[in-house]
Amino acid sequence: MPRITLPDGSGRDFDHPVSVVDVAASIGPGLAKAALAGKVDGRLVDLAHTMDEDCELAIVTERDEEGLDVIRHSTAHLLAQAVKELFPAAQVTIGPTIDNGFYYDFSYQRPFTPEDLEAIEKRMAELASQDLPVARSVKSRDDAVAYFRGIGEAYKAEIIESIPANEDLSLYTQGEFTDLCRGPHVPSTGKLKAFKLMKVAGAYWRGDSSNEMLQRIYGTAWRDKKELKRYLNRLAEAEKRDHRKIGKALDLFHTQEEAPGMVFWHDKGWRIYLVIQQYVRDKLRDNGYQEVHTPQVIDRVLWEKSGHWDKFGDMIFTTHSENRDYAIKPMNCPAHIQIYNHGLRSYRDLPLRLAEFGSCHRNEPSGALHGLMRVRNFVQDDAHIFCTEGQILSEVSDFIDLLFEVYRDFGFEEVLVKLSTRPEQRVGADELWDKAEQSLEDALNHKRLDWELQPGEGAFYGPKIEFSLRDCLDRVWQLGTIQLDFSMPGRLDAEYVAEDNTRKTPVMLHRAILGSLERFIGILIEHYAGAMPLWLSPVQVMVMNITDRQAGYVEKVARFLDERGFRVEMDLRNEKIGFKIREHTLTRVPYLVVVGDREMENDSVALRTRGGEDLGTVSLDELAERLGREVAARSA
RNA sequence: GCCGAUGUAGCUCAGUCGGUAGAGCAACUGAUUCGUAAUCAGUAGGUCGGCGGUUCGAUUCCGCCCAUCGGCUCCA
Repeated sequence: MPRITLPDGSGRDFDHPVSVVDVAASIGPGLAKAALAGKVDGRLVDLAHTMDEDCELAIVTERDEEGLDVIRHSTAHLLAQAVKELFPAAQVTIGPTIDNGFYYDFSYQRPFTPEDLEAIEKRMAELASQDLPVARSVKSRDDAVAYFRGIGEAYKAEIIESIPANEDLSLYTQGEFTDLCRGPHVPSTGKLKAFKLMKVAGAYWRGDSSNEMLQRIYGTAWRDKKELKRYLNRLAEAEKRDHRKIGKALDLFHTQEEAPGMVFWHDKGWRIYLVIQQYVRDKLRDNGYQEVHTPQVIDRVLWEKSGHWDKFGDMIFTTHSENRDYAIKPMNCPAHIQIYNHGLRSYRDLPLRLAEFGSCHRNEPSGALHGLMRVRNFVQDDAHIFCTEGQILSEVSDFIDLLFEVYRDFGFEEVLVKLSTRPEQRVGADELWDKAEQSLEDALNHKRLDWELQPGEGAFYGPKIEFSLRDCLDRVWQLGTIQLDFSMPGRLDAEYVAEDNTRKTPVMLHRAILGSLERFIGILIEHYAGAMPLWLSPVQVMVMNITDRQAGYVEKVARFLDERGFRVEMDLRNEKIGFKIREHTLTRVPYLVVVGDREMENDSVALRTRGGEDLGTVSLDELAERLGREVAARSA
């Protein structure tokens, strides 16, 4: 007879098999009502699950993260049920939970329209209010295949067929609708109280672009209406931070039809760009890198040798002249090897670190382009380190230190680290891959970092560590990377004279901290909602007069700041001071300096921040000192 | 590249069930010289994304193309 141990360590004995909901009821009627699922010995189960042996049980309610996940999963089923009722010809496929919600993929003769979504959502609400019980049943695999074939669900049948024949499968039924699912699910549809369908999109069956395209409906689901509203507000807030919107409003850059995926940087955006570039340039020099610069257009033969032509040929822009084919360079590494090869290298020269703000072009698929985040022309803070195998650990470790230092300077503390290992399509012997992957893993562990493994996600020439940040839209952007490459130096004939006077092939580390500067600036814009920290602001100070009388003094103040290296502008327009303050507040100028007769008389300024804070009257020296301190601290 | 949506003045957007378009802000001109988030008045501004078709007539309907947006695939 089962003894059920609860999370607080207390035990309850039963003289008969009990269900999860029975146990919940034995604890209290409130808990029985709130219960969504159970967790038996760590495994999520339905409320109706019966236990006939001793076990540990936790009652899962909506307060638990798992409870929310169950709600979302069940809402996906509710969506499928509504779709099948309204569009009986639609076939169901899969409907997993995702961050903040769920989606469900359908096969249907035509795309769903926004009007369809409204109707579906309305039907979902009706089904939820009917509080239909959700019942679990079990079938053998073959019976399940036959069942789904019988009701015309070819995709479901195909999914089940890929499951081993000896396994039993669980089915969930609510009303007329039955779906294959591992579960668990909420006991009845009435538990689903706060959801909204967000958008329709195409998605390939089984994620393969050679397969049929399905109709994917995205939805969000929460514990209650209040949470849902909070989420929708967050989305609206995030939309305001969109770097494309802010880039336009603050006159930072633009894009246009004639150059898809390429950026026209305006004065103010380019100032940010240059500040960042100079910052990185100084960092690299301090850390033993040489800065180099290599051609944009290089004979395709070099790319064939490096292996890029084979793998990425269709994404490389080309041009030709006098019967020769050239590639517009899609990356810098083969060019850096040419510099490495120019002269005989000794082991004493290693590690050799070559850095370049190399402008690269890649013909990304049109559908992938996205503002500054995904472009066809970008500049990386790229560098290649040529070293011996023995130097890998220290080089990778030093790089990780540098990377974290840089991210902190830009105001990012949370960094996600991933190790990506050998992909299917690759160059180089497996022994090299073994060694390369081990080296990177050793370095990560040496730095005591939490990291995640991404099998098969490495570059074609070597494994890589990726460093990512999470932005305000909850998207994860990969920025930094360090990639170990035992192959390309050999392919492009790089070598050095070792201590024993033999010729050896160096190891190459590809590395970038910010990745694409374009994308990084896009991330910064969203992270700061356009209000860049002082050290990055294109205009740091705006000096404005109250009336024409102070025009000369404004020029004096501006010159004073300009001579001290601050980016300062003047607003001498014949406008009211409130109007000027409004405009420059909206364009996120960090410091607004107002001068009237009072300030002019005693060589001071009235200081105000873009946040609306009045810092009172300060002298010019105090102002310069304050700005200087803030720039040096790189504070946000 | 694939699926869907969108493309109107510098910007944000309205509009035309087929009869060559309108607002606010910005710009320009004039007045106003003002103390911390919008002073007032006037003027000017558009091959309605591109090309083709239907039509007496197309920004509007149809087709193709381009770009953008949301996803999918991809991302050295």
